[in-house]
Amino acid sequence: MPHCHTYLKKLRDHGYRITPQREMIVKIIAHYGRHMSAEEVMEKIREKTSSINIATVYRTLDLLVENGLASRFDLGNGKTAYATSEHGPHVHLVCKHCGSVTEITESDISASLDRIEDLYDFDCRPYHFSIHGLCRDCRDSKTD
Amino acid sequence: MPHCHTYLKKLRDHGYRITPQREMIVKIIAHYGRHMSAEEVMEKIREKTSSINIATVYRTLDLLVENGLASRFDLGNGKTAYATSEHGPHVHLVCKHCGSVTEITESDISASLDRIEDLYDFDCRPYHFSIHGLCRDCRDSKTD
DNA sequence: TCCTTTGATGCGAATGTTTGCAATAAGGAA
DNA sequence: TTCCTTATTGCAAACATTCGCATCAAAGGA
Repeated sequence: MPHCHTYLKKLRDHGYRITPQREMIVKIIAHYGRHMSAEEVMEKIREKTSSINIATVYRTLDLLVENGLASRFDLGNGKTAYATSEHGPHVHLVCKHCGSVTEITESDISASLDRIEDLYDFDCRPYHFSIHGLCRDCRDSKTD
Repeated sequence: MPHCHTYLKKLRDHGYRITPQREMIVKIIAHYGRHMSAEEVMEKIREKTSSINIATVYRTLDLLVENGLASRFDLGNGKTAYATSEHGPHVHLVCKHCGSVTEITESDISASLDRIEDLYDFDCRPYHFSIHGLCRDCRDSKTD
């Protein structure tokens, strides 16, 4: 399902240059399937070549996010994950206790987002954000 | 409206010790009215005394958040803000372009949160999260 | 009051991420 | 193809935040 060339074409169409580094980064996250940290992306690339720098990885991932081609979300504890946005915008439920991540489906939140867009004139699509809380298991095992 | 003593009492009731540092931090953010960064909290305290360390500020703010007495939210660009949760949980709309922050009211999102709690058995209250997007002004002035 | 326990602090180092800047190279023009 | 412009890269430093650990002090008991 990955569409590396579609992503690269979109970048080119937006006037960005296609560099070997950008190609590698796009290929890695498009094929990986799950969300990845910038560090993980760099390690995957380092398995093949050393001509990649962590700053470039961060800059490219940010570029993809800004152009709607990937989503970024906060895993808590100062860590950030990225994934291509093949399946459209989404919301992650991040458990504060065990760190588990559950993705919710669009329809569960879209009514509220429609409302926000109407009331506040704020454009929040494509959206990708995290709600931090407690999953069932951690809530049940808590004793305070 | 600040309730420093209420906050401090709650911490004590939870078994935490009340130190001069914690008292100062609670007093500052309770009186400040708006959200603040950890660095800002420390500067305010440093105006009076030097016996405060940034790690302590972070730890105390985290403690308040974990106990539902304050909320933390991501301003984008790797910065985090804190505020006492006098007015209950809330959601911030953060403009990716100009950085403006708008707080939305509970009712605009609560139906969706109810739904999430039912469907995913995930406890997301008291909630405090940010939705990043574009405010009207920045959307209008964008030319891409 | 003084003592004891153990949670909190300060420090410095580590981590994750961003930024400034000089060097490099992508893509268009000639 | 070669050249030129300027976006992109790599590097190192800066920044925001977290962590480990030795020291300190809050709170309760004697």
